[in-house]
Amino acid sequence: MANSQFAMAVHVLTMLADNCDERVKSSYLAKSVNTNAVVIRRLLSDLHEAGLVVSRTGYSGGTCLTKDPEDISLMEIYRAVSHGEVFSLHRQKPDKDCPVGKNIESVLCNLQKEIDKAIDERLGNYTLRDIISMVRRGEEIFA
Amino acid sequence: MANSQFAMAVHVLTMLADNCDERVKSSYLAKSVNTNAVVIRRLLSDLHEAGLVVSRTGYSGGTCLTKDPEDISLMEIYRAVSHGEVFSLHRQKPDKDCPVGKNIESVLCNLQKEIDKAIDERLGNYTLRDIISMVRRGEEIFA
DNA sequence: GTATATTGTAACTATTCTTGTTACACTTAT
DNA sequence: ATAAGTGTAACAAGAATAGTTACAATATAC
Repeated sequence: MANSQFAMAVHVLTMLADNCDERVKSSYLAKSVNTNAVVIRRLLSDLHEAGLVVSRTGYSGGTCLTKDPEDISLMEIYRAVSHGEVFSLHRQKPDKDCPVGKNIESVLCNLQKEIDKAIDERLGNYTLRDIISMVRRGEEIFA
Repeated sequence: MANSQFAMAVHVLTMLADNCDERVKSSYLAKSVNTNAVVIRRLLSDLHEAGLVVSRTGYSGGTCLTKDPEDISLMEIYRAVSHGEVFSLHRQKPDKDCPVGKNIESVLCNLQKEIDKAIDERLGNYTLRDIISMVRRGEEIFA
């Protein structure tokens, strides 16, 4: 199943940025993302580990950002929620008796790192503030 | 489950490049990749659609490359086997009554395209010939 | 201090994607 | 005719993601 955590994370963080002055409830976020509140809380748990949000339990609890939207890059968000890489290495180990099989994994592993770096660089060009601008611009266009 | 088709494709194409003068059998490739021959034939089917290989059925059948390894870029290989993108969009459509939910998808979609472009560019820097060199270099080092 | 609203998290189910396997029609050389 | 291949369909197995239910812990309101 395709992993949509990054998409949900950007969505959620944009919502939080739009409500910087209050604590936002998971049920409210869940409604906008169109999923279950527990799914949102799990996501917020990862974002909290990455230091991007802070939550409070209890009556009038909820979540807010820990820093300004212009100080949160998409790379941070991506790293906070992405476990896997762009492509996976072999599921079964290749045959070590084959000259290619013996070395292909380390070559692919280096390639993986190189691509991850390219993604990081590209995502590092944007902040949450940029996303907010784009979302707002979209609103004007389609309103 | 993580998608390892790109890894297998690079592996298989490297093997074919290493045996340019003969038709290689799927069972031989399967042994090196450590999987079932049908899995390999399915993969070869995608690579054939992309114009990278050609196969022959029957007695002494098998597969070979359609062009020189230096003319096959990793980007072509990636495109031949990767259906999905780096990250997925929302599984369920966001709430259109929410200003963020209404526009976030198109913003993320553009971002997706931008990242895909970054990956293409980076993979475009390498050809199958480079992979062969790296695999051979690895052999010398670890032999 | 009791009731209420909220998070945090565990446990289980459902869904979807990838891989592995079996089976068999079709093709080509000997 | 036989043997050795590919191509592909159909199904089973395995693994990852998301959805759901349940409930303990916590914080406010009254």
